[in-house]
Amino acid sequence: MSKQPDLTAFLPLGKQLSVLTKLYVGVLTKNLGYLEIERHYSLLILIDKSKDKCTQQYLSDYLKIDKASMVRIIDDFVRKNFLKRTVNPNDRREHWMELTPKAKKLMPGILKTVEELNDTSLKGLSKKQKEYFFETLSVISSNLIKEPANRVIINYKKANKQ
Amino acid sequence: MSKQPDLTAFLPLGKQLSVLTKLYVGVLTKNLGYLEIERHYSLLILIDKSKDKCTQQYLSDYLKIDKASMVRIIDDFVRKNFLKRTVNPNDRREHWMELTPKAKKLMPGILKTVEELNDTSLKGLSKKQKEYFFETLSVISSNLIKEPANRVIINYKKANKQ
DNA sequence: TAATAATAGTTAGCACTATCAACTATTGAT
DNA sequence: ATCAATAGTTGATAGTGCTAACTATTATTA
Repeated sequence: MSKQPDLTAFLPLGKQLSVLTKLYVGVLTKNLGYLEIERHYSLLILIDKSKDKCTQQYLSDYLKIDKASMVRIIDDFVRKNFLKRTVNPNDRREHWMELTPKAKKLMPGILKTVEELNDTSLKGLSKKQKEYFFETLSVISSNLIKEPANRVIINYKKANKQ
Repeated sequence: MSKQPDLTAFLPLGKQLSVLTKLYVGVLTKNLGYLEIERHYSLLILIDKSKDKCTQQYLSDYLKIDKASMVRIIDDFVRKNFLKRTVNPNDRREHWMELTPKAKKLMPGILKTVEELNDTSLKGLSKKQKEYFFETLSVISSNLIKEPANRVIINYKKANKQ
């Protein structure tokens, strides 16, 4: 098959983004392969970096994960001793999430790996270009949020073999 | 929950990209909701825009979809009368994909919708910023390809309800 | 030429996921 | 006091992409 002309202009932007995501996730899970968990690192990071206590609802909204899935993810993290649930005494419907000492000890490594991989991803770009890039992501997001849409199921998972 | 500081710097870039992808796919499937197919539009576009005949292997490589999945996707498209398989007479292992007249008739609409949504996504950005953006995507891709990685399963699906 | 390897495509089976819908518990509103 | 809203939980399920083993065909090489 001979070389193709650039089809970027014709293909859905979402396709490009999904291929990139796949690439990134592949590298990240490799770099954090020593952990017992192989996904949802952003959940830990969000909890770690939040000023206030995080409820499950808040985490669901922020990370765009539906609340039923969130329950199961957190169950898993609690079972593996990364998270602890506490009932908010002022509103007993809410559960606060907290990192366990075990997770806290691992966070610097996780944050470092993520930061480094973000840097690696953007290597070779000028400061201006990096700024533009994040700005652009945010613009795309606000552009798309205005449009009518279907809900979408999305699922990234480390493959078992190879 | 009070407003959070910007966590962009700490979260994995892949998380941002996946949220954006989800948004985009949601809008695209909505806009193309009149079709019998609700995914893999890029497959049709790639076949349509290719100079040469596309084999399944080529399509798998280009779109980063494994060949077993590709068989099923194409089976579905053939059943719905969007694609036709032909055996390459010079190498009977290869199957060529071709759009059916029905699909050909639909392509202008699909291409237009994709182009418009790409434009909508980037609305408000300067020409320079758009250029930078695609350049950046490509840089990220080549940066990440060099890194050791796990294989990743990815899965986008239009949700049934709402 | 015969044997072996490599390539394209196919199929069965399966593990796994995120979702949906229905549910409990708690709090807010009227 | 009643009804509605919110946070979280659970069981069941549809549907996905993968793995591994397979056929058919072509290329290699001895």
